[in-house]
Amino acid sequence: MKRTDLGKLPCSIARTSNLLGDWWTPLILREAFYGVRKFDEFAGRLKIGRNVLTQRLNRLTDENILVRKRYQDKPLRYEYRLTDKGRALFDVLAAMIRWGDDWLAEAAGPPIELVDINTGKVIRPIVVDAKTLKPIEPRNIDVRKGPGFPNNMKL
Amino acid sequence: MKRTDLGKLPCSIARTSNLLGDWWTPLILREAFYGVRKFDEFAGRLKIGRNVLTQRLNRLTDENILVRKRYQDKPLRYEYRLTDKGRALFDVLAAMIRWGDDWLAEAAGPPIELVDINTGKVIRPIVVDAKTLKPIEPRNIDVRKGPGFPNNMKL
DNA sequence: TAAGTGAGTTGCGCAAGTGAACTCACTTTG
DNA sequence: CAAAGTGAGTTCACTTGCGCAACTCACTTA
Repeated sequence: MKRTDLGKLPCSIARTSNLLGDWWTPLILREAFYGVRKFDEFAGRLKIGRNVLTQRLNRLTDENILVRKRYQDKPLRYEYRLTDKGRALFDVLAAMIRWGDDWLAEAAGPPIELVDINTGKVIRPIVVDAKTLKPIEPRNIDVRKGPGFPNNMKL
Repeated sequence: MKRTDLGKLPCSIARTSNLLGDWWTPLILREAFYGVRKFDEFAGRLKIGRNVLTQRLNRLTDENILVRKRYQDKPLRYEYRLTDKGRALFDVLAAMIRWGDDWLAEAAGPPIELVDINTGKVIRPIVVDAKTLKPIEPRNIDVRKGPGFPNNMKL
């Protein structure tokens, strides 16, 4: 069915949702962060339709989230690697992990833990203000038009 | 069309994506954070199909993200308010805002700014480790099974 | 009685997702 | 050299979601 193009709205939530706002894309990105690179690896681990996977990988490549790289010549074979833009999406996945751990995990605890390779310690993501390093209380927040807001539009 | 139920996977990204992973839900939540409560307010601001809006609001209510509250008796009228569980989703939206600002905003800058009501200062979200308060570098991260991971499943 | 209001519901046409089978271009095996 | 195997898609039938507009319901207002 048709889908409204959210990418054009002057809102970063809409623009990001235009990209991530579907069932599979966050999970494809999760697999990419896990180190998965090849088409059949994605397909096998995700139990996703191959046509859907193809469509999503193409979309992520077009948006420069993943880059399609040849890793073998005979026969020609490609793999999908995260770009810097793609790697930065880890923060969104981390926020999803944190919220899911807090609100959807069963009594046993989180299903998965993030671990720092160097220190061996469990990492718990938290969203804070970059300046004060304090959690952001939505009740204390207002929104206003930023420099990139079109002059002829309403909030 | 049919959709794979991601809510059952032992992964917080999948569980959270099961809820947020569609076109409209993040935007509905955005409006809720903006203070929108009534059905027609959501509908008017979002240009969303009324059937889709109904379905999403019901889903969010079922999941205790929003609570449907009577605010008038004659005639009977309801509004949708964020719960604590719903308010906590602000962190995911904040991470989306930050990523969108960094990677999708045009040269003019972010379309929207978050502002602290009390100090009047612009807030820039960032995702850090709760203990070290340092940004999380995905290259330094590994994943392992957490306490809530089922014994009979693979990562 | 007619019009207005908020909150949905219905119906239609189109398009996306699921699951399985298929195709392509190659390599490997006997 | 034919058959089988492999990675990476493509195709297809079926099911169901979405955009859009019109409609319904329960009430109030003039």
